[in-house]
Amino acid sequence: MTATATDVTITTAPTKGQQTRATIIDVALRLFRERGFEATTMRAIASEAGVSLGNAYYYFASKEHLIQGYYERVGVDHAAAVVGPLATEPDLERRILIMLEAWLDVVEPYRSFAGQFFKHAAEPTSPLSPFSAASAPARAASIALWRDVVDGSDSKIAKGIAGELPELLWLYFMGLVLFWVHDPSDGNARTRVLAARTAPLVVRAIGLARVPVIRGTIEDLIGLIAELKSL
Amino acid sequence: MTATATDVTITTAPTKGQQTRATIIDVALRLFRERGFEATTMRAIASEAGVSLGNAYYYFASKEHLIQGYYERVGVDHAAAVVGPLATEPDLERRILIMLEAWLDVVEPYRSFAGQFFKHAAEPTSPLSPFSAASAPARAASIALWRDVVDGSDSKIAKGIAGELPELLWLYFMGLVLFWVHDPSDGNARTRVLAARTAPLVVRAIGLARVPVIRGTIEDLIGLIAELKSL
DNA sequence: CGCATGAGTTGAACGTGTTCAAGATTGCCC
DNA sequence: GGGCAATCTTGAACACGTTCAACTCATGCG
Repeated sequence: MTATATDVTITTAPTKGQQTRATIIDVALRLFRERGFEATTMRAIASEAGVSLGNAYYYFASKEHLIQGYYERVGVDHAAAVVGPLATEPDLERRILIMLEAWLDVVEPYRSFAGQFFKHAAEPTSPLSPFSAASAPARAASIALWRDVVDGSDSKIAKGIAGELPELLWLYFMGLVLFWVHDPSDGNARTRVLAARTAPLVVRAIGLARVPVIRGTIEDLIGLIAELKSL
Repeated sequence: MTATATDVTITTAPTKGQQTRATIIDVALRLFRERGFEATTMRAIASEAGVSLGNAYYYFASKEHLIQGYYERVGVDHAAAVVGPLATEPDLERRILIMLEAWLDVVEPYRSFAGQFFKHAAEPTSPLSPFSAASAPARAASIALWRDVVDGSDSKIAKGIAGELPELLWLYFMGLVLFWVHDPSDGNARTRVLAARTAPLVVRAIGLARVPVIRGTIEDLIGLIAELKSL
């Protein structure tokens, strides 16, 4: 099998190892969705992937590390789902809602097992924590998305908070994720209500940042966050 | 096979079983502190407590359930540490700080392993979650403490939020706990800074609840929380 | 071709949390 | 005291995540 002129291979041809790795992660994500995270054993993954148990550990240091594949997939899908709608929407509140609802849509198929592995992400020392060094690239990508939400809107942002706003919105987003994980309602109804109702409040709070009294409080908050980071 | 794990009989003399249960939990909490949660095996706990492995499972359905003993102890110690100082302090901001700092003091010896078992508390389906039904008594006790903080202060609270304020303060407290778990600084320095700096902001926000514009936003938030609860 | 190097692969073995059928002990009523 | 049921206790066994020494295979070099 030689490469023809029409082949478009951006990267080098996948080695045997890379194929094995891809097979393992595909099987793992499928089984996680079908049976849940805890109920899926490493032996089952290896068996369905047609490799030995030890071989799975050659590619993934632990069962948790298989979740990184899920992160990457969700991050890519979320960015892709959001780029079109954001391009034509100038209203800040609706831009925020686009971000949140697109994420909920992307994440829906995995909802049943997300709660099961969330415990691993919640552990401070885990590389799966959204605040960990290992998550820095994914976190930066998400914050960049939020920066785009702010920059592409027609709202006037008070100078004092413009720099930190994307990161604050990402924190707000993390809060929504935290709520989502605990939300047992059908189709994430409660989380969607929370998003729909808090988005205008967030926009109103951003506007209030120009009122002197409140502006002082908000700048205190931002200063506090900066101080905590440096400690 | 009757589950006696949640029995709390203070009045009657301790039976043999209750003594065994107390021994197991004492040993467990000591080993958790000395070695950490993950590094402490059920076999080690049983061995040090002088019982068989199966016997430990007769009293505690799982390793996680041993953490309930930690919850109870922290809750009792916190309430005890706070009753004296609160009795003579009318200022709301200082009353809040008394609550937060007393908790950090109580919790300090267990800090090294708190991060290790936090993952279990973060799991939505876990009885160790602060929002779970199993945690309802401890949660109610903590909220009652916060109600006392409000009622015993000389601040005037806007009628619209007076009823919900203790619960909102408890949520604020949970946020601080979340931060604390991720705080690697010596002596929880960062968390203490967060407490000292946010307490006045909280008090100021409570005061702002009387200003019409803001009052509307805050009442929207409270209404949202009520709506989410009913969904 | 011979062979050395490293990537890929294997399955047995370890320690863990948890379960369970069986045995031992206790408390109580006659 | 004698029986009996509830309570308490035991240790072997199970399935799991993880480790590891040994093995196979592909690739490049002389």
